[in-house]
This record gives sequence, C-alpha cells and structure tokens, in this order.
Amino acid sequence: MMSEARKFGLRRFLRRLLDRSTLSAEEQHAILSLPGQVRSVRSRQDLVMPGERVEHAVLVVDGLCGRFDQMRDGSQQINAIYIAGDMCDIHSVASPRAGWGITTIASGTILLVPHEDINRLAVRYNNIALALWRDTTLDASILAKWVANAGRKDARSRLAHLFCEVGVRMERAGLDKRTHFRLDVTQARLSDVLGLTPVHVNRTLQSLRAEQVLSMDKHVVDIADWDALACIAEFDPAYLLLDGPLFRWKAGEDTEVALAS
Amino acid sequence: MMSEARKFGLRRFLRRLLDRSTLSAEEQHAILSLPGQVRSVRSRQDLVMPGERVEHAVLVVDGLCGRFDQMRDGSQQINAIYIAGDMCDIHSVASPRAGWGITTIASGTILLVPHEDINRLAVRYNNIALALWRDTTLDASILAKWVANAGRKDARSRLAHLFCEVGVRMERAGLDKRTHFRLDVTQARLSDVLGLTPVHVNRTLQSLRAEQVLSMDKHVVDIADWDALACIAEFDPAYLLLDGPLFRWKAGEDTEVALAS
DNA sequence: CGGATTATTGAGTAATATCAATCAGCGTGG
DNA sequence: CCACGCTGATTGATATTACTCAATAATCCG
Repeated sequence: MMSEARKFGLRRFLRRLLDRSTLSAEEQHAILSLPGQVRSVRSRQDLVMPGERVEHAVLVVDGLCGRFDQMRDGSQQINAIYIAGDMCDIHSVASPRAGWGITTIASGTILLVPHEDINRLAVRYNNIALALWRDTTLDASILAKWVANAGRKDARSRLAHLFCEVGVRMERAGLDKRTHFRLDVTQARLSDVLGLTPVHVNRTLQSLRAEQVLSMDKHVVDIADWDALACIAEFDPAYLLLDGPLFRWKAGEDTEVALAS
Repeated sequence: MMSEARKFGLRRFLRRLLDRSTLSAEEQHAILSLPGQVRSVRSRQDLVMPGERVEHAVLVVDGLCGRFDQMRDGSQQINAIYIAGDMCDIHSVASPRAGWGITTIASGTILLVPHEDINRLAVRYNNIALALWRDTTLDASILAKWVANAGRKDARSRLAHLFCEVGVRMERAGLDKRTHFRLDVTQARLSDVLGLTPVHVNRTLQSLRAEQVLSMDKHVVDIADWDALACIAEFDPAYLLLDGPLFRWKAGEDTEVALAS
C-alpha cells in the first residue's frame, strides 16, 4: 500500500538522520509524520530538470537516484548518488532553485515531501534544522571527495573508491553488506558517475576482476578483497562523518550551547 | 587595528549572506557582533589539517583560502576557493570534524570565529540558521559544478570556467570587476585546483592568451573577451544562486511558512 | 524468436602527464 | 651595485592514460 511506502521511506530517512544527529522522541515523531506523495519510478526518469524551481524534496524510498549536470554536447555527469533513505535535494528546501537535475538511476519508489512541511518542522524544532543542515554538510563532504577523486586519481582508483563508498553507505543504511551489494547501474551509467567512457569503465572493471579484487555481475557487486580495494581507492571513510551523533542545539533563548561528548 | 579587521571581515560576510537571505536589522547586528580572533597569514599556511576537529570557523577577511584533500603520493587537490567575505568551513559548525583541510592560497587576513558563538546565534535567530544552511547549499552547488567540470570538460574549458566563476564571485562581493581581477595564485596552485599538471596549466593559459581571450600577468587576470570565455567554459551562473534573497522562516511556533515572491 | 539494450573487444588517436632543462624575476648578502 | 640562490614560468621530447570509432557478442524482454 502506498501509505506503507511513505512510512517505510520516512523511517529510513530518520534512521539516516540519527546516524549523525540526536533527535528527541517528539522530533523523531515529527519527522515520521511528514506528509508526502509516493511515486513508483522507472530507471532513467528525470525527476527534476536542471534550473527548475521545485516545491518538494525527493526522498528515495527504494532504488537509486542521482543528481546530474548536463554538458552542451549532451553528455551527463552524475555528481551524487542517492540510496534508499537519502533525501536527494534537501538543499532545495533552503534554495528551491538549483542548477542541477535529479534523475532515477534504477527503478524504485520515491516520496515527494513538500518544502512547506519540512520548513515547518525546521522552524518549530531547531534541532531538526540542525540535522538537515548537517545532512547538507555530508553531501558537500562527499562532493568534495569526488572532486579530489576526479581531479587526482586514475580510473582504477576512482572506480574502487566509488565501490568503497557505496558499500559503506549501503551497509550503514542497513541495506546490504559492504562487500556484497546490489548496485543497479549499467556500465554506461557508471561512466557518467566517474567521468569516464563506458568502454574504459568496462576495461577497468575487467582489470579489477582479473586481480580478484572485485566482480560485478548482473549488477551485483562482490568485493573479494576489501582491503586491497580500499588501498587502490585510498579510501578513508572519515568524509562520510560516521563518528556517531553529534551535539544538539538547546532550544529557546538559552545562550549556552550544548556540546555532546 | 585588529578590531577593525574583525568588523571589516564581518561586514563582508554579512553582505555575502544578504545576497541570498533576508535578515532583519537585529539579525544583521547579531552577525556583526560576532567575536573572533584576527590573524595575519602568509601564503601556503595550513589552517586546518585534514581530519582535525575544529572549534572555530575561518572567515576570510582578505586574501584567498582553499579547502584541500591530500593524496597518498603527496599531491593535493583544492576543492574549493574562498575569497574575502567567505566563511571557509561554515560546515564545521554543524560537523566539527571533517575530512578536509583548509589552507591559505594567498597571504591575507582571517578571522577565527568560535563555533559556540555561531551556534548561539543560530539557536536564537532561526533565520540565521537558515542563512547558514543556505550558504552550505551554495558551497555544495559549487562543488557539484566542479565535479562536472573535472569529469566532463577538458583543460581549456575547466580553466575558463574557473576564471568565470571567480570573476563573478569577486564582482558580486564588490572586490573587483569580473573581467579584471587579482587572483593571487601561482600556476602550480592553479593546477591543484583544476586537477592538472603545472605544465599543462601553463600551456593552456598560453592557448587562451594566443586567442586573445584572456591574459594572466603578475597574478592579475584580464579577460579580454568575456563572452568567448563563457562559451569555452559553458559557464551558466545559475549554480551560484544569485537570484537575490530568498524566503525567510517565520519565527516562533507559527506553523505557516512565509514564501517570498 | 527478434529487437533492444548492455557488455566486450580491437585498433588508432587525442589529451594530458612525466621528465628534464632553461629562462625570468626578485630579494639578499657581500 | 652585483653575484647568488630561490621560486615560478616556459619549453621540448616522450610516455601514458583515456577517448573515439567501429564492430561483435551477450543479455534482456516482450
């Protein structure tokens, strides 16, 4: 049932927020009570076009979404991958018009949550505002890492890094194991993520397979040697901000700021 | 005098916030009253090391700073450039430990603003919280564009895009003209920004100079043909979110959300 | 089964990196 | 004032990575 999907998606979203922020029972309840429109989506469906002004945020209930930028020659660059529980364009709540677009990478289910309702929560509960800000921070942190990877690493290392990142995020979200997960992408799509050619992605995958580091068959990634992969990738998960929930803001006029352990 | 530098920096910071957010007189005054420690910095001075936990945010009063990531082989990738008025690591207020580092690119003056005080303002004035979140959004938007540039554009186009971006940002900040500005970077530093080799940056600059599009002499960029440069860069400033101040949150328990025109 | 993607392979090419000099500016100590 | 040593800019020659084009094989899906 549709309403079930909504609850399910919001629970995943809440879980994700709780990874980095502490929310009271009331705040948690408020998140879970967010309204939203459930929608089934196929692969390669553009949800937000670049430059469009939006009035709702896209929460991935199930499947995969990506944020993309388009070049004049038609080529795409995907600059963020979102898995179940991620809210793709949380930013849009603060800045409703952005330069990017949102597309589905794999079929699945999404929940469209009106900005209006998210704003209402952020106003009433400033720790929700903080949690959302923190989520944007994570997004920026991942982007910063992607810039570094694109700028300074070769194809092997970039590919390896992507698998490490997605593995860890999947595992953290309770979706799969970091060494074995379903990643419903075609090699062409992978090339849009990594800024490579489909041909080159194919060859790079083969080289990793030949070295028994990882295999990708039928869109299932199987990492045989995590340490080797992390080494190739120079993967350091610090940028995923997984140290556990951080401090809260004290409510009201209190001028003291609570800092967690 | 040092205190003058503090005021000066905060005014620039406020001005920057007002480009995208509306703040009341009281809120503006609160920003300008932020405390902070002024510090003169030389070029190539690391202010925050990767992975370090910080307790203050860095505001660029004058000069240039950059956020960087470091590879195992020692090479650096600069994934963000900050000009006067920018607060480099606003994110750190929400997430005090990040994976990146902050370094100076050119000599100048910075202001270290304690997180504690920023948090205090964000708690008391939720529109300041919104403005800061929005600022993080802008940062993410720029990063997303850089990912796209690094992934899908060649050296010429990337270099051109950087100059367009910095020009527009400088002009917007009231520091210079977009077609003529001082950018105190060496070619080697530029290469760290663009993910290229110093040698290649040099040759690419020469090619742009040969075509009378732009020249860079003594660290002063002179753009002879802005349109040509923007065309080479495929520059569309939408991602800089310059449409003017956006909506405010209504204060207090009000459940209605104010949306600007 | 047949038409569509998607994956794979090969050969040749273009972009960028690498290595190694040389050159130019510039501050400093003699 | 000038020689020295430094950093940054420039150049040339070569190596390497990744792209392009084009074809074929495998898989998916109705």
